[in-house]
Amino acid sequence: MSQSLARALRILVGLEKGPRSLDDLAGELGVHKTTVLRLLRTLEDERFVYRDGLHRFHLGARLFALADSALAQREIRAIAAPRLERLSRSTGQTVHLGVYEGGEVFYLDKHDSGQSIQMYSRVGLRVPLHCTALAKVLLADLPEERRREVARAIDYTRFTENTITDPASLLVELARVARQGYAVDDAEHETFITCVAAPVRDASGRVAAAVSISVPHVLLSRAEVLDLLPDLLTTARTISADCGYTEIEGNGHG
Amino acid sequence: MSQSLARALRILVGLEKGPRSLDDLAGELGVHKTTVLRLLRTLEDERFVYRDGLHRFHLGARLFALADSALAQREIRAIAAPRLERLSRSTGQTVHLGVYEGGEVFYLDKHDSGQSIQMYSRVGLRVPLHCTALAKVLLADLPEERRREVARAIDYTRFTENTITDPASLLVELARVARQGYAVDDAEHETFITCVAAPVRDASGRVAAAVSISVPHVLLSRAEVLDLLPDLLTTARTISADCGYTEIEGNGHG
DNA sequence: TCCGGCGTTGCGTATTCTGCAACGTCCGTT
DNA sequence: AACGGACGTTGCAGAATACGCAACGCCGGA
Repeated sequence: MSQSLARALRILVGLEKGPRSLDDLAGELGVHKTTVLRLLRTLEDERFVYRDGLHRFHLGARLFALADSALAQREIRAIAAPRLERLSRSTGQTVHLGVYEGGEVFYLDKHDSGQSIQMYSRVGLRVPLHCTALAKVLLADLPEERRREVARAIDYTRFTENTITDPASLLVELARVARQGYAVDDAEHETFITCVAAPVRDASGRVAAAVSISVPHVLLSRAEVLDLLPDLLTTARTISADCGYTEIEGNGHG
Repeated sequence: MSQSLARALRILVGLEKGPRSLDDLAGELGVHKTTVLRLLRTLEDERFVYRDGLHRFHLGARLFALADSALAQREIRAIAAPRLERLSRSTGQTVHLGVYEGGEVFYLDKHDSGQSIQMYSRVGLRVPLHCTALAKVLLADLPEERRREVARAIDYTRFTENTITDPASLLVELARVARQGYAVDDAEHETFITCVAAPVRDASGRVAAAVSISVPHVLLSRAEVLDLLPDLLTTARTISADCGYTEIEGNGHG
């Protein structure tokens, strides 16, 4: 809606991949150098970007401060962090914290396994809604109407043989997830990874976040990953309790 | 230079302190609601902000991704991280990594002490140039001319009795820091905190970053903090070596 | 010394942004 | 149940603002 702002934001997003020259950026955006320069200078004034020794633009220091504030404002991250760390250590696997927001699910935190194999994932990264355990758990708690809306709007890209590729199947799966209280991603996104996820509920009883464990097949079989479920569920329940959730009252959302 | 962009950036900076309503933001910026709304919508499209349940605007998920990239692009942070963690553990104190950039010094990393006392500092936060050990180390390595420029431009706010409040004194202090290879902040910023800092050099021999230890008086006396210097200097030298710095060639910058 | 690449500047045009005023909606109140 | 207020939202017309052009200047390589 605001052209110049939209362009500036695209500049920032572009710089995510690495530093750029003025001409590079102008080329990528398809706008005149002059325009890009003016935007960059404004961004520079507020330290959203900086230019190095000579004429390469980088993401600037203000982003650190903003992201830090943003994370600090997500209380649930702080509440969950020690529990997630512990879960990651005890299982030796990668643990994610995810939240749903405005039709999207993204990682709010990540705790690496000690393993040499690293997950390709980053805090802030969006995750597909139709083929991840994290998203299933989060979508499963939406009010029915919204759940349908979201399911209808998804881009059902097929990533693997197991990927769910239509709204009807997804809704069935979500119902099951809601019923059983956890979700599985059985190589639905990456052929070589299994995930399990469980909901974190807040005082209102709604699902406020989800915790997942992601395991490459080379480390554990599907069955072995399912063996991690008790640990996962315990962790998720503990965090829920920390958030003020009480099991007794917390039902009736099915 | 670009009005709408500048306003949008100020919105983001404003949201740093916490979520706001549309009217709040319009009031703070002194602009019409309509204008703010249009900017917010553009920001929302790119997920730089999001609105919660009803009508409060928060910093959005994209910032996480950007900050994460920005940090990842600062190689020195990754290189230094394990050493800093170790230093923090072995001393039991708070350790910071700082860099100089475009006339400013800010924290690139922070490793908390296990202590119950927490430092008020955050990654991305700017630090005063005239009364911190970190800044002294970084400024001390600037080319003489630029050092003078920077010293002239500083706002010499007096924070404590010990604060240096004029360019001449600062330049003398910087010369000493350059000579001795470390800097001390003897309650110059906060009356109850002592800091020591040491330079990290890269392959070019220039100071690329600085490492500091900050200690509240209730934990250690000034003399005891100085006892931490060997540890600090060793850590800084190790990181320098990791950055490709070799002591033999690395001189002639005094 | 010349050439090419790249960042930078001044300027006229018109596109884009702005603020006003009015509307709709959601809440809490009477 | 009707009213009032707070707040977000929309359409619009004027004008400030952002845009792209063209030319300049700087630096590095040939």
